[in-house]
Amino acid sequence: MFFLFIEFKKQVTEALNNALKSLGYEVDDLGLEPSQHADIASKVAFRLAAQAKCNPKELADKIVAAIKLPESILIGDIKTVGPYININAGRNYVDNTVKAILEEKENFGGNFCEGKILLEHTSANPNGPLHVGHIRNSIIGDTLVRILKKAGYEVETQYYVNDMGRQIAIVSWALSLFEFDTSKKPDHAIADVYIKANVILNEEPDKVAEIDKRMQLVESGDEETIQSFDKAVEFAVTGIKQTLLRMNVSHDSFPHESGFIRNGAVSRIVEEIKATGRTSDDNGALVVDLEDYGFEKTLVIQRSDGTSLYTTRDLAYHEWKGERADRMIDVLGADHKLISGQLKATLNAIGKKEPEIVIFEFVSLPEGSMSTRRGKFISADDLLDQIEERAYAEVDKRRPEMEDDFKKEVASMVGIGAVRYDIVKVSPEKSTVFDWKEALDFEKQGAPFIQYSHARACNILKKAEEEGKWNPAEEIDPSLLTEDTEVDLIKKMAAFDSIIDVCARDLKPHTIAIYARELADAFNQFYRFVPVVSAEEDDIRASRLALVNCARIVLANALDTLGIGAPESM
RNA sequence: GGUCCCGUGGCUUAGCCAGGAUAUAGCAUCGGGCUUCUAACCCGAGGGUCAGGGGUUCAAAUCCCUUCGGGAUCGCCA
Repeated sequence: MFFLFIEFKKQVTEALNNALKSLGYEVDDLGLEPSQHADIASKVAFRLAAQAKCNPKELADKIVAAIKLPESILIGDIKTVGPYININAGRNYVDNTVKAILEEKENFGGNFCEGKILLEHTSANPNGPLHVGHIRNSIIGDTLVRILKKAGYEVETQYYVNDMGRQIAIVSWALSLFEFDTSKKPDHAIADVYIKANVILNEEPDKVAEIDKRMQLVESGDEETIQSFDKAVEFAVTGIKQTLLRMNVSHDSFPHESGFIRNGAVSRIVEEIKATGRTSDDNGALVVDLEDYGFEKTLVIQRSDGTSLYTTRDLAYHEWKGERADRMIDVLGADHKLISGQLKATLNAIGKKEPEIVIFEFVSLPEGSMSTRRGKFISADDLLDQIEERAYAEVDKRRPEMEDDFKKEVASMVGIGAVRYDIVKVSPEKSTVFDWKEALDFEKQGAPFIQYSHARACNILKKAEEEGKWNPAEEIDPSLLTEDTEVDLIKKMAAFDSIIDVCARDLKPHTIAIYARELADAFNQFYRFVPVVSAEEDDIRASRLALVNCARIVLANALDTLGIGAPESM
């Protein structure tokens, strides 16, 4: 196993630390970071200037003079520019990268972590189809899953199905009032009746008692009510799963909230919380005092009518998850900030493992926030239909001679890739406003750009193979790859491991999106300036073909990590 | 009113947690490039008081305080 950039950085750290030690200095932070001026740069001279009682520039020179490089190392040259110490990777690094990619193929750049992670994402209420806000959760979550798996973790994904909340009670009630349109996709048909029911509840508030009654019945185990809830949930979840699958998102399991009531886990955890002495009675409701965790207000864990709340069931769910994995990660919308903090505090108070929470900010519409209840939303299906239609027209325009199946397949990859990329490339803490024009515009450097680069690499290899110029099994000499664009491309590919590492550590999936674009950019530069198939000398052509193959592998890896299809032709 | 997140060229956006070298890309605009491995591409140009103000520091887009603007949230919804 090779970890190119990570290993390079390790060697730089060692060399610098040894030099500093020999000069009698000690520092805990070398200020190392990738830089536009070098493969890695150190700002350590700034940090030590005061201690060393000399100016940073002189100190940098002194440090570099004291560096002793062992042989067969990845470091090429070390130079100072003013107070900066710039370190470039050497030929070994470049050559080893090419060899490592050819050897490891789709496993390149991963498997340096271990342990089991249980990651929960999407978990939208089954009262309608996923909308363009929900899929931000799905795409961030699924990309994180792919990153963590790539990093080496065993990851189990769950969609937590709310099958007993107030919304579901309303859906089950709605199904008894209105006809269910079986000609529609089931999640959309559920939304139809749910919206109608909400109109009635708004106009006739006394009907709310019927909803309350259903909730009490379902919690007390009334078979008929349970079945009506299950039916409603089943319809919605079936449709939601189809949408997720269409976006290359899948879950390992769909645990239901009701399971934690029925197996007694909710009552057990309520007793555990009571045992901490933090609970009290507040007008008949059971509340928990979390003031010492920084929460001014108490947390309600049981209604005055004795029924449980989302929070209570969620506590039981997390207790169960905690027993099955080393780490838990929840991807949640910004509306869950407060409640997830309270959840963590409560789990901590009863000595249970806490989840790591990834929060993303809301997607709204130009006219305001989305609401399934009010029918104000743009469904993911609608977005995907429209973007695939656009993508089809685009493929048809560019490749009119191809079969319809080809056009459909490419349109699907390009359309879904564009949606996933546009969503994942923005950091989760930015709130966004959905814009049709922008969402359907893939004439920009997004997923299609990266996919196109991959298809280009495939095409070069195909052409060379057809002309009998390429033999993948042939030994090649990476040291012949000396053009600037070749070295840049190789160094960019070498960074893949550290990008996965950083993404997995920070749980920030947008970093890999940006990396993939830069990688495609580096490949396009190489493509533009360096001939491959038409290279004159056999050994150079062979090395370049191997490089194209490397680029194909790493581009496909990066796209796969983003959950985006990698077409061989488009 | 309290708390949290965001505010970077006309638009979208990276960098902010771990402060340092001319602030990153894309879209749009303008100019150039297909008889050459797919031009869903490449090259070049213009465009920025990093929301405003104060502070810390040798050094602030980055840290602290404050104002403004946008979003979220403030118990028996989820």
